[in-house]
Amino acid sequence: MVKKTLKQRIVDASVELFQQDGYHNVTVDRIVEYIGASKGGFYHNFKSKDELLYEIHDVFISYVIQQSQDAYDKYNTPITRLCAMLQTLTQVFDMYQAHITIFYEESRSLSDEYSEIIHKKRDHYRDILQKVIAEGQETKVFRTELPCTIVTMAIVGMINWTYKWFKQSGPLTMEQITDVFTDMVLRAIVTEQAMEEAKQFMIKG
Amino acid sequence: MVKKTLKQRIVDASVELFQQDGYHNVTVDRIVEYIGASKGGFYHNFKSKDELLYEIHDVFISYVIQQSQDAYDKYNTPITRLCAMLQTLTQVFDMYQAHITIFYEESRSLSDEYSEIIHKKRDHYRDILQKVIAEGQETKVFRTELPCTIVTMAIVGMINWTYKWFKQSGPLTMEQITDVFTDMVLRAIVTEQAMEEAKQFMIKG
DNA sequence: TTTTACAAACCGACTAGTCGGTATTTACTT
DNA sequence: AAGTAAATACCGACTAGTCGGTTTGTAAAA
Repeated sequence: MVKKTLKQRIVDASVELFQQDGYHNVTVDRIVEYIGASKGGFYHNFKSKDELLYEIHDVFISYVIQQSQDAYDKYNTPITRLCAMLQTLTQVFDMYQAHITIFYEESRSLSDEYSEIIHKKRDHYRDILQKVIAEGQETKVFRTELPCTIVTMAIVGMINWTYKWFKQSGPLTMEQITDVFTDMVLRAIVTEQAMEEAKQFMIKG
Repeated sequence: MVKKTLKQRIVDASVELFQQDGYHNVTVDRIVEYIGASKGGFYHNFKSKDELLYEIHDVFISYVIQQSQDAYDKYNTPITRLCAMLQTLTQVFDMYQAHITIFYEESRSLSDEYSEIIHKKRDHYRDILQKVIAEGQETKVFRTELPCTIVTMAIVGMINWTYKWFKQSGPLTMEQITDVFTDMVLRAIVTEQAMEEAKQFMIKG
């Protein structure tokens, strides 16, 4: 049993509260009251409320980037890499739904200094996926009629949007949803000649 | 040249300012100063800042619902209806990007009374699309292996997410993006036997 | 004369951040 | 091991500023 630091307790509580009520509706007073701490303790650990918001953003996006990169490195064909990334991303979105809600709804609340860092990391995440699509197009595994930037954003949108509607208590698990997404994406972008390889990742019908 | 009412000028200015800086970072003082009006004028036209936010939400979502319903009524097959709805929706998202940004990022700021109304309308919008998918599955035009709720949300996510990244000044127009989306969606969900009908809406390659 | 449409000064509740102080842990000396 | 000084972690009352909303005033329209 490791003793949780005050800092970690503040972050955990804030993630929960921010998700529920939004950054601007959660006061520092409420955060510290929620965990039975004080304002002094808060400002001992954070320069400002802004810095706390940044920390939450950074923990999440850094994790996503690392997971994406791992999925990329672990495989060596566009199709397997894409499937692994879809799998990984939806998994992360399942686990970190609260972080994601904050990430996408409160990023505007970040002050400029922090905003720039986060934006760069967000682009980095997208670039990893886009690279996979582009490489697949080069080897004629993915259809070249589709602009790879649009395909990338279509996939990102499809996945990211889950944070708005996915409920862990809902009728389908995230794994089942991932299978559907994977099927749809592969069918949409894989070329005729490569479809055979993709079949194993698709839903049997 | 119609004289714009103060109310309309307030709405227009607020849409612009809210999109840029977010609801909570835009004060009533700033809005009225932006258009050279006064707080008295503001509160003569709106009960509260909340009501203004609601008005912006409602104008937009009501328009989306009407457009979706029109697209549904205008055609009579699942494929043509789906294509028309994709077309319509992306068009709306092109024109109303500022409204959408507010719609999706500030809906939490709505007070409960307004929030409920907006939520119902949002569900209504989704139901129209889901109905098209379900009907297509019943007539074996769309693949029944895919749960229609997930397909619906995948499409909604793909389209909605455009508000985060689409730039009118970017390399592709919204029409071109729509063509790509339509192609991807049709390829993903149309059955073998119905693919022939869908071909005309897809990108030639 | 009454109502409408706005203007401008004003108010009070709320909140991020401060500051002086106290408890607790660490680091060093003997 | 004991003592102690310094650094670290934390507390909570207070403040300065902000912002939604109100009140009072006024000029034109009806």
